[in-house]
Amino acid sequence: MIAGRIRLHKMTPCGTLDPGVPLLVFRPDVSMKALTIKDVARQAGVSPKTVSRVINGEAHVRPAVREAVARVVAELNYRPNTFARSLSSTRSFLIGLFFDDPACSYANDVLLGALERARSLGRHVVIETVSLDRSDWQARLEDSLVGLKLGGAILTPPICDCADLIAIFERHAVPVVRIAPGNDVDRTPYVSIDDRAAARTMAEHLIALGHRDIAFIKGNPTHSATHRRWLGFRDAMDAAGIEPDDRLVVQGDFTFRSGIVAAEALLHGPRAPDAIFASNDEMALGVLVAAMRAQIAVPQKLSIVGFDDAQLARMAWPQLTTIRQPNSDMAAAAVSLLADRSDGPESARSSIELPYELIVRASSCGS
Amino acid sequence: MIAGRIRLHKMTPCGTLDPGVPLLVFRPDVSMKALTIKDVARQAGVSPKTVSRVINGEAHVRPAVREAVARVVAELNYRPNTFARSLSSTRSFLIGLFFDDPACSYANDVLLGALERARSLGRHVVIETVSLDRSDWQARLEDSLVGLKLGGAILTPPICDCADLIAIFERHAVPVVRIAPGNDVDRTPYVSIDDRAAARTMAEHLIALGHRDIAFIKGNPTHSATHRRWLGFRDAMDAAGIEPDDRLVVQGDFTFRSGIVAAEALLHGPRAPDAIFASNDEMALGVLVAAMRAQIAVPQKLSIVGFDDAQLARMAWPQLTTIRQPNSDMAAAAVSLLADRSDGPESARSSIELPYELIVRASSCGS
DNA sequence: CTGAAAGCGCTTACAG
DNA sequence: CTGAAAGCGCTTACAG
Repeated sequence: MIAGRIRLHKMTPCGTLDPGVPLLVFRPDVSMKALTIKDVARQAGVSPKTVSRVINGEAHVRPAVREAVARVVAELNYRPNTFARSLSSTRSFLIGLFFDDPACSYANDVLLGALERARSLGRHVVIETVSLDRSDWQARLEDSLVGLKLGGAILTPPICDCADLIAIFERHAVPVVRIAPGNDVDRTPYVSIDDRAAARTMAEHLIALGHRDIAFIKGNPTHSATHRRWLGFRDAMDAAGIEPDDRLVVQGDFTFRSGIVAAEALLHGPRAPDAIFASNDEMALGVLVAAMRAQIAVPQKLSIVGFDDAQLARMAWPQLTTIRQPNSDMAAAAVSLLADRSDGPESARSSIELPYELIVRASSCGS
Repeated sequence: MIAGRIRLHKMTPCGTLDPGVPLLVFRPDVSMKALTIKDVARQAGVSPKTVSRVINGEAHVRPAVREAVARVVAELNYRPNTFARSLSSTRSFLIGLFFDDPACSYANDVLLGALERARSLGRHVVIETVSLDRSDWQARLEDSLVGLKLGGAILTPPICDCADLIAIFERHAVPVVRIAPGNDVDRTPYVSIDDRAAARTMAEHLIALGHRDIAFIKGNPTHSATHRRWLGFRDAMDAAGIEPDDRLVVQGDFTFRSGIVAAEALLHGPRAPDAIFASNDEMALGVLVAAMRAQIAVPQKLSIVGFDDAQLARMAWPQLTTIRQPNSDMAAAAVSLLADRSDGPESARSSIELPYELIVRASSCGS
């Protein structure tokens, strides 16, 4: 008897099994048995190897044959067995999505974009966590790389800027695409937005509203975007001829709590701002809460703006003015870059920069 | 030359490749080559089959042999090749996590819990979306089941209550565990909390604070939890002898927007509530925003409570009183149930009910 | 309790 | 441009 195949036994009414007859085990339908490359080959009148070539988009197949095979594949709705492919080749069809913190809402957006694109390209996504603050992170990473034979890896901030981490992927010959990297930009393809220009755009929005006492809350310093956003803010302030004032710049870490703490420092500080630009939405929400506690009318007495256009931004009151960063699209683009690299030989596109957008909502107004 | 192995060519300095020498292709280190079951077998002095038995926890291996093999496995840090296992057996080590909407924050919590537990049990999680409102959902589902050979599936609300969907898994002989199902509870193992008791607890909290004009915002009717929470609310009200008042009950759909709409209907309605119990946190946040717009002091003039203890609940001001539902733990438990089923023969535990918790924060107070 | 043989469904490395 | 053979690393189905 062959494993996983169908066994047909004489069915007997419930409870009256003949002693010698094996129990009827419920198995999937015959119709459910997956087709193999051989079925397609037979049907198309070619060898399995030729079917393989067509499936993998390899060259050296006559157009007529290619078409014929493709037609049979479509008719039969044949789907190659991923496990067999992965076993026999050096690479799997898995794409690793590497996070420092997979629990943040940013990670969720990235994941969804990656999943959808991966599905449409016949890839699968596996989520991996890398905790650079653990002493054994390298060993753990190598373990999972050996087992997974990843066809590609997507590195997200902040771990995308760890040179030692990238080196591990290079050693394992796993193609890498980074999202929003801050250094070694020539080392791997990447997907990004122009954080600096975006932050400048936001600051210009505040300046255009008439604000001059604009405070800035920096993000987590381990994220390179933190620095770029700060530079963009400075660009706009410098261009407007507004003097830098250290009393209006506070260090945050991208968390809600740090937004509250930073805002309280600013609101009770030596110089009261008329606008606060937080480096991300979560901190901006913290600022909003701090302002409410302090009974400061937003936006009438204080404009508050963020960065990201997280879901949160619309669930605040007033809703947050922010920069829309297309996280899902960026992740999808990263998957496409990886797929291109393995699909066509050298069809590799290089890096991609996606557009950002200033979203003006109710949390900012003229002063 | 063997596929995926190392090729060593004479290295030449950059840019001076001898014409006849093949390009040096960068390949993984020898040290990186994954160990196979044969390596372990040789080292332990047994057959590969015996190693396989030990790895899979099968019976019929002498304790001494089992230990010896286990020791070698540990020493060598051997990890079986998932693809090979999946190819040769009927089942893979993949667990499918099925969502109606993988983008919601609930899905994120569930995913994280499942991922972590899966990783510790040597499983992998694949996320799948089922859109019951698409006419081809069944075909799409079958396609992915055929390709994946899932070792198990976790069904989340609301699709966990679709009998046709469960039937498809049964036909494919894929073990299913449901999270918070509302019907056919004997059909599959499941993980749940006692939504009804939890909602009752919350309503009792409001009643204990002295509230009597308590409004209730129902959730999305396609989720069975919606009904259970409503029943729990009624239980508490009935027990307290508070008359039901249709004017204080509004239909929502679990979204932030529906919370705003419902709250506006209540606040401008025929009978003003002194407390609003929203069936989830996202709606409660909508209620909070509506109250701010209407200049109603929360919680002094109006207590607002939710359900879920989503991240949002702590980012509101005032922070939301809510019911903590351990979504990640529930997902982790579901993974364990599936793993148990395939590990030991018949070691299958049955369903699990996890505890909920009333979290009192600043959005509710005595009236 | 243990092992030798065959096979899972593909791809690789050749040969023509 | 196309195909026959061997192999990927496991598990299944036997046999002892």
